[in-house]
Amino acid sequence: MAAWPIEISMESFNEAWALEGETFWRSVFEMHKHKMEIKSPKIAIGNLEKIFSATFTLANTKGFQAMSLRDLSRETGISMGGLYAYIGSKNDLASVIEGVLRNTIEQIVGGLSAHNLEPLQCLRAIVYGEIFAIEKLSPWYYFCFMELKGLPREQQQQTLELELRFEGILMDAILEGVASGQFICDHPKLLASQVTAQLQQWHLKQWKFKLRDIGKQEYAQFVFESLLKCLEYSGVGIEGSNNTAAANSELP
Amino acid sequence: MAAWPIEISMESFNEAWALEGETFWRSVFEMHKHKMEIKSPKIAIGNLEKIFSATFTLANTKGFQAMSLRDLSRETGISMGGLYAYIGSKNDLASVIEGVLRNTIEQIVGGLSAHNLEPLQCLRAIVYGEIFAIEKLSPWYYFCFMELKGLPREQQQQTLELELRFEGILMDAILEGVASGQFICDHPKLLASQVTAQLQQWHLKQWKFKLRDIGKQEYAQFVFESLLKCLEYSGVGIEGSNNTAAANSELP
DNA sequence: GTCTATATCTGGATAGAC
DNA sequence: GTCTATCCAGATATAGAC
Repeated sequence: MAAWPIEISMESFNEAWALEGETFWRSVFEMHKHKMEIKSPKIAIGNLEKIFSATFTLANTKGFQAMSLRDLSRETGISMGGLYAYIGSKNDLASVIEGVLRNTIEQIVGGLSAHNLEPLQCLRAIVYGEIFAIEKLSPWYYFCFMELKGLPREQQQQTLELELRFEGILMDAILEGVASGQFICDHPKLLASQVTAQLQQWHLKQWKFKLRDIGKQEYAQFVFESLLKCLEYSGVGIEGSNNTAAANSELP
Repeated sequence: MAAWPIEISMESFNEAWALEGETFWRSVFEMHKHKMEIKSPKIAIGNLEKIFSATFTLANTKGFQAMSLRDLSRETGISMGGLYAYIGSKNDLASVIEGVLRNTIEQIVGGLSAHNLEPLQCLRAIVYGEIFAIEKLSPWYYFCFMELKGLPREQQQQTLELELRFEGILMDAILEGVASGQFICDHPKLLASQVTAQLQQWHLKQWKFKLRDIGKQEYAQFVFESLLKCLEYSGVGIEGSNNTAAANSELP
């Protein structure tokens, strides 16, 4: 995984961060190989993907606690005993999943601050970037949201802190825009949490968006434009020429 | 439970719907007394409250599946055997909770349509009313949101349908306002789902709002004003004299 | 590395005394 | 109506063969 691309669009994001395929699963393997008995990457990576994917299928439909390791064994085609070569325990499996996701998010979010983008571009990058990341890692996000209660206190805490940090970045961009006169906003904290809520919907309410045939592109655009309306952004500001349409122009 | 008050404010809402105290728990008892062995209301109501409340405490911190009936027995002070005089089975308990909540919401939501309010007043009623209801029934909402996966398919379906119906009401009010020229809105469906998301946050993210010391009044107002901004509502429309400030004036 | 077989335990549910 | 004692299915986890 590298860093945020300079030109931010879903395509360039796709190239910059490997959130699927061989590359991604290899990095997952690297992240917690110290916890498993299997040392050969060649064998481990394939089985890891099987185990994680099956866990998502099962846990995201019936719940992690309700899912038994027998279910998981059946779904993956790996025997009960075999599973324990990859995971320390059932609870450990959930912990690892949370760890990998948080680690990944932290890299992405951390990379954002480095860029020192203009407020408007920064907000756009966050919204589109997060929708993109959630889209790719949807089962991971959903799993962690729903199973957070079952994880160790420390991980619960860290998840909350990450969410606060994320909103902090949003808030800073908003405040900077307010300071420079581009935006008007009475409740930056609440507006930031509104955006977080909308982004989280993208994995929490997949059923709804599928039912209504709403794509990620359309949704991200809505969230961003809705945010601009709440910021009473009219397209005039320090950059003068920018307006909503222009801000989206380079996206498909 | 009666109906929506004519003058809609949190206080009048409070009087119109009994969502707490003796009256509320009596109605809960009425709703599923046919499923329990205990016939005397006098004894049953108190124990029901104990059982439900304890379930929320336990399930909302460790998860319903992770909570054992032995935990519940300890927390309520009722023996294992005793519990089974009140609930048919562990799963039944979750089902009953969902049933009671949905029933209650349906009464409240159903009462809304009856009023034939002006779009602006209708939206305001929905936002403030829902925040109020969620505030009072917070553990119920949270429980049903998090444990939905574990419930019978039929109940899952009905929950989704209720959410769609709720958003339908929001959408209709928005569209009516657009038709009459008060509002401008390109994506009524998405805007309605934005409002739903914000309302659900009120129980999903209690930790955040407590941490930031944000009260329900302040939050409801933010959601409503944010909605108006997205509707590009300027206070001029069929009623002429209305503006945002006026629309909120009668609330504390 | 992977499997089968098994030890051990937890938790839902019930029977029957009081 | 409520409790104690008990049954038993099903779950996690491990030992040891291949």
